[in-house]
Amino acid sequence: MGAANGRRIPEATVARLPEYLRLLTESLDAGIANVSSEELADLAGVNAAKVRKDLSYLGTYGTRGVGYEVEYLIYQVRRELGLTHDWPVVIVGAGNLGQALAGYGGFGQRGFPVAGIVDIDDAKVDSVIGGVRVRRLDDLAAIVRSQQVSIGVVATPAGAAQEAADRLVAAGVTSILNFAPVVLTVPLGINVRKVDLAVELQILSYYEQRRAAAAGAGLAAVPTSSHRGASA
Amino acid sequence: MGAANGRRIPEATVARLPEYLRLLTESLDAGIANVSSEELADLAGVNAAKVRKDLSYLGTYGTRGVGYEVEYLIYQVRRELGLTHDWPVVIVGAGNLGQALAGYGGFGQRGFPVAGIVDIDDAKVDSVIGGVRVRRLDDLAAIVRSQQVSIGVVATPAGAAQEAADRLVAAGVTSILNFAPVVLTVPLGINVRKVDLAVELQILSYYEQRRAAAAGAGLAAVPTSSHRGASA
DNA sequence: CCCTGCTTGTGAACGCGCTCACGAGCGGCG
DNA sequence: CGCCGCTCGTGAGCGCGTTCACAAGCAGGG
Repeated sequence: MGAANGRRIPEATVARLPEYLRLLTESLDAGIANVSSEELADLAGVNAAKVRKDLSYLGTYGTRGVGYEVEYLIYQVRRELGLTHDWPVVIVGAGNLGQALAGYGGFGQRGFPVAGIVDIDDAKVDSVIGGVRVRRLDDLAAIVRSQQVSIGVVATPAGAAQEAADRLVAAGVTSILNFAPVVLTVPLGINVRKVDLAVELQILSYYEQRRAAAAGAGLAAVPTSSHRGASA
Repeated sequence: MGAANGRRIPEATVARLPEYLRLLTESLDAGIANVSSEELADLAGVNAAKVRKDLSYLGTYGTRGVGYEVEYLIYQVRRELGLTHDWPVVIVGAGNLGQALAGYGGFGQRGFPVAGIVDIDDAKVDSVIGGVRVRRLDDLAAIVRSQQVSIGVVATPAGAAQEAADRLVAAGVTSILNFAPVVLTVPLGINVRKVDLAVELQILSYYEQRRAAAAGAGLAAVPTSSHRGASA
């Protein structure tokens, strides 16, 4: 057998699995029953060997000479990612971003229903966003307990983010997705991921700046890495 | 002299520079004139040697025995990231996310004013979000040209993302920030960054799942990596 | 039943980024 | 003016992730 189940999977691979899962689901919907690592690699815009190595961490689910059975592979990826059941999430902060997240149906469809959204501002409480009623910040613990929430989303302004995280942790949440531009301090064992939209723009800005500088110096622009994705 | 200016900077470093910049700006606002690499590292939740190596790519701006002058370092980081001038961005898609991005003031404050937002749905056209009027998709090229936009944001549903990207490229945009769960195909030389909110949740789900599995097997939970950030 | 063609799974090599450790050099004090 | 302490800048070593290349092995046809 190859890499047995239960092994630790490299973080880089974990980050790619959701993408594979999405592509596999699309393929299944399109009536495709089998995919080769090369086909999947083309769809994802990566190397075929990387796809095979990534999938080999899950177990030996391919058939030599044929490829992978889409439906079975979907099941295995979902199982490995822990997506065999839903993970309700609670959102702290009903501002622009919090509202957009709550209203964005994609979360629920992908297995992350919004169990609740809370805000410190009483003026926002009781308004309904995407079918979910905004509740008081003090209700956070009750929501987490009653719906067994383990993932919290921080969508507050920067100044309120640390307290939001503290409250989430106190309520029993063990994973946090942080959208505030702040480095959160959390106890060991709590998993935090940060998404900073402005940072992404600043990274793009760097390469734009670089391109402009190169052009100004009369040099050929360095071709930036660009995905070679599916053309469908 | 150390690493000269104009050198290529590793991508991992580029991704951290915006975070340093944010922390430095906060420090300056707090009246701090000098920081050591260790102080900055603590704030950012990383290793001090990493901070020094990262900053050394910009040039030799520290003073041995003293540290870095905050104001001067801010200037240098901003210059390297191309943030000495604003980068207007255009948003395609005025749905939940597009509205939130347009309404979120943080973009403008950080040097990325919203030059325009367009949508294919005429019902949304002419509504005003965050001080910006929604315009027709066909106006995209005019917006890009008149305001010299080089960065586009794709905030459409998955099905419309590729066409949105094609139109952005055709209009002259050279960098794209993609929020749609799709791998975009773009010509060489166009820089694409992708942010998929559901993917972030799925990554958290993996570690939650793993924790649950370990606990179920009677094993001690593996402590997940957690930032040791500033407590302010 | 054997042979051919195709695709997986994986050892090996490579390259990048992170960490360590220390020499270089500045500022301040006596 | 010389010494001391502190912090930067960076070469060296290490570990992880990516890529390459190929043996293993399945399916299908003759």
